Amino acid sequence: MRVEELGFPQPLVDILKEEAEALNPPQAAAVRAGLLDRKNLVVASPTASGKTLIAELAMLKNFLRSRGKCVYIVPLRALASEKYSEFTGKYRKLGMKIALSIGDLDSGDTWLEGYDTIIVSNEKMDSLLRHEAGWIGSVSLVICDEIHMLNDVSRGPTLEVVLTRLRDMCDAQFLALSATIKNAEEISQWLEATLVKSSYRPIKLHYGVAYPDGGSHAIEYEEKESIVIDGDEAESALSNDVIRRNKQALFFVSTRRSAEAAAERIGKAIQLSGEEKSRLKKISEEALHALPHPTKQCRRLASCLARGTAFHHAGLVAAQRRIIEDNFRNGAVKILAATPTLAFGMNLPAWRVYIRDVKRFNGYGSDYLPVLEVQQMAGRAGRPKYDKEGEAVLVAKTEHEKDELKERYIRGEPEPIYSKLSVEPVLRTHVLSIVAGKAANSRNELREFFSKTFFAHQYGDIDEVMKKVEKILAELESYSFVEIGKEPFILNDFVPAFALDKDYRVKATRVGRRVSELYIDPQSAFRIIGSMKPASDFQYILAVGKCLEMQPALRVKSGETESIEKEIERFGVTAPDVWDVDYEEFMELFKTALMFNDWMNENGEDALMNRYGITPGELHTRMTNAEWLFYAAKELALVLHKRGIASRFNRLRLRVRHGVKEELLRLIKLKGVGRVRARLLFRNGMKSPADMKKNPERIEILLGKGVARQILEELSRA
DNA sequence: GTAAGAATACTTTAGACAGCATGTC
DNA sequence: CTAAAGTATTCTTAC
Repeated sequence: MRVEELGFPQPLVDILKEEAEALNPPQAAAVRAGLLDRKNLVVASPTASGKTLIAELAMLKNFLRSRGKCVYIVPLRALASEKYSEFTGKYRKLGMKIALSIGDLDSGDTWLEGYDTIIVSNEKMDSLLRHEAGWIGSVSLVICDEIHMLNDVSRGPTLEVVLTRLRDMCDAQFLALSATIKNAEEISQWLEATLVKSSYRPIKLHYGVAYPDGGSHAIEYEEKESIVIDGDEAESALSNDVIRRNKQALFFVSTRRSAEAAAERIGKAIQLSGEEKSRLKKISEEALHALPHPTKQCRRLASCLARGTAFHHAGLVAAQRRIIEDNFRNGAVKILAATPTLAFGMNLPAWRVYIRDVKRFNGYGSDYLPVLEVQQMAGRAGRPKYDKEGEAVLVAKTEHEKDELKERYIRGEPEPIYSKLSVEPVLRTHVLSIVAGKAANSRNELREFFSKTFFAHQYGDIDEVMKKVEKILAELESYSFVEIGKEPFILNDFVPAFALDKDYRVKATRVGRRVSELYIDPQSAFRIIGSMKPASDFQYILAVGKCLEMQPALRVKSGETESIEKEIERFGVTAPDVWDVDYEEFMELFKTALMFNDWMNENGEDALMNRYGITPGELHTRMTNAEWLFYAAKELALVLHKRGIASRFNRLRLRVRHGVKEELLRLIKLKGVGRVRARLLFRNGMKSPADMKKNPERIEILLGKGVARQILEELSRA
């Protein structure tokens, strides 16, 4: 099917033709199934098979047809940003207004009303629903990317609730995109959609298994001739094979430590030309200075980069990741050892993908990874603009393992998707949000709501869920987040067959509604409210650190026990009885609080890394989380008319955000002043903006001309 | 006596979503 | 509780 046949206006046809003249098979199948005629569709096809274009076609048609509104739901912020810049680049010139609404960007109020396409993360869409954004009812197209996320224990239920609510609220076309899964039919039935299934990939993917073969190694492919690679050590043989072909490879392993170690070993085993090495030297320098003070991790990364390898995992900060990603894309980095981050997030393809670890620790032993996950990794093979084919090679340690891997992952089918809605901690949040957002006003309406979920569709009955819902309602009532009517009443004339004999009104309290909007777990909110009495900063930090959103706490390593115990004594704190934690868990919570405390007393990344064994990347996520919870704590205090406590939470929030002592808070407010400059100013006698105004020359000496001018300008405006 | 290398013991374990943009001692 | 890789420490061996 050619692009011209779609019936789009010429300017749009021209834009589309820049990518392809004709639609590929799954794309054409989607169009034939009614993609452009407002039909609900579930498209299940492999990674990199052109699903995004299917979404774009629906989006464009929806826009052209009386300027309909579209929400595009994706599971990762990185993906959302990627789509946003891609779509604005292509379609803004058509007059389509595209918005990006994800956690750290906006408050999601009414300003989205004027936009045609709104790109959101799963959770942000949930949040928008909780805030009852007025424009939601007018959405005429809902696109849900990676709908197999329904299977995820922690984030699947959110997606399920979001889709259920959207289906209730708007008269929209639903388009769901999925990886190839076993029971895609079930999802399409739930959404009353047509299923379009395909195994098409524009770039051929060759599956293979590498295994030791005498003194050398062999790769046995499914559909082509095996090859033999010299070298008796697997890692270096496999890497050198890629280097010799002048290609790049991804090397998937299961832990951060393994990724770093593998990158280091491979770096020592590969040979590069002098030209390439001098190019890498610059990159290595850049990585070393990604942070104000190079940490151990920075040095390790830099030394890998100098040899043409790198590691990639969530313990890196954004700046380091960017350097690695950019230089892998441009070919400078040859082998990239990664944890599963790269399987889901960024699109960073390579000619060959090695998958070394197919098992993951689960608390007491290790399990095989789901087929779907291994296929996501494999799907990274093949670079669209450079390669005609890609290779995904599972690495076996023995010949026996080779057969096992083949059986399980190459010939095996991906697992079916199951609703995880009945998992309790997540259900708690959603019950509150459904009640607070008035998606249900009574017990019967709650039941009615849950009977429309994927869970209900899949299991047929929802008694199991409703039992938990009842328990949760009682819990929420005990927190005073909801009120349950004492008298039965009749809400409306229509009483569904499954209704209880007597119905009872369920309503969120003012605090309950705020908890739902703040997007924190009700138990966390209750805990925070309980902590709102005179206490030390450290005790507040400890209380926030106990919240679900902050878990897991830092681990107390074997050699640390004693020093932590000493600190506990020094601080003279104990766990409140209501926490119900054993001493070991308390030590972990305490250690975490201690780390926050150090950060808020101006210890740098490198110091924290040494003292607590935490990587800069992880530190950053933890600090962002803490800031969010302190904000929520402040807001809850305000709702409860506790102004003094609110202001203390607010100061803690600012301190955790900037990593400063209280005395710097007035300085940190200025644009261009961070923890370092604020401390420098303070040390030199400038303790407030007023002090600074009096002494402009001094600021210039301390911070340099450019920065000083900018700051002084801001001061004079104030 | 010592240094390289092997055997053994001990340690550790993936990822990433959400709020709001503010106010004084 | 059903594991495995990486790292630190101790032991062995060859000179």
